[in-house]
Amino acid sequence: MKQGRNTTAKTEILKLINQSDVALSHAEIQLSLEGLCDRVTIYRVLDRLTEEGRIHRIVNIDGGVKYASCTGCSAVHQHSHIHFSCQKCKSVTCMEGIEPAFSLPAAYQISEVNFTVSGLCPQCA
Amino acid sequence: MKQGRNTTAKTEILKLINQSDVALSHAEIQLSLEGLCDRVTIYRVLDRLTEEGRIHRIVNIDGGVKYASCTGCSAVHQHSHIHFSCQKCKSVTCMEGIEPAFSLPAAYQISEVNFTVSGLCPQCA
DNA sequence: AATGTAATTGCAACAATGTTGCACTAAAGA
DNA sequence: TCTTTAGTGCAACATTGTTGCAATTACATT
Repeated sequence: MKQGRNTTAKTEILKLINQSDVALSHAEIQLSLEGLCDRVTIYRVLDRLTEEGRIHRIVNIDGGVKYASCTGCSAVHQHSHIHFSCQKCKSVTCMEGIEPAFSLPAAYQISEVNFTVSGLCPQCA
Repeated sequence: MKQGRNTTAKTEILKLINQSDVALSHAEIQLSLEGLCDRVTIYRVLDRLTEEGRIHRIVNIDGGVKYASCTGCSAVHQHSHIHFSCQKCKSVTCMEGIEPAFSLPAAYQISEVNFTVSGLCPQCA
């Protein structure tokens, strides 16, 4: 969990993600940055931020990838909360605190989970 | 839930998926078919089979898409069961019968869920 | 403040995955 | 058998993500 260098791209991308209340896709970030840096750099910064535990990667129900800030995982870095994906406005929201209960046969070794629920968000319902 | 025409491609692809005990990707299916039909046709057949409720689409934790047969959803077509994704052998397995318990605020309208757990499967652990 | 070095970036090129339009083919009901 | 139209192949394109390499830049150290 080491901290890399603080570059303009990294700072701006992190700011965007932290200020957003929904998860952002690479494409959305690229639009917001208005050519501040290369497409490839955004991919690399997102990877780095994820590795550093500053943001987390969400695979949406449609296969699209989004990124959201890591609120409240300063201590334990866990993202077993539910992500809600709105079919209408396409927003993806972290449902902090809502963690589904489940159990698998002991033979399975769990290291990561991804729970996505899709439907209509309060705004669109 | 109408039934489209029964073509060679459709029959073969459905057979492949039904005979497999793990979920298959487009690429894997294409390999197995050995040029029986076009790449594009496979995409279209998979879409159709999914619409007809014969197979279900799984978005893996890494964003990859796989398809698995619909065992036991003849009556109610539901796929809220957990999918286990092995990080070593890359297999994706439907954990039929294991459904996580969760609850969201009433304002959210749920229409679909995708629960993926990744780690090591019994064979790789 | 100047400097060294390793992390970071831009560019170009590539790979994988998925979509669309259109002419042609073939499944299945009449 | 004929007719209709769902399904297919091909070509072309779009999106998303990756890699190699030379140029740049953050930042620890002088």
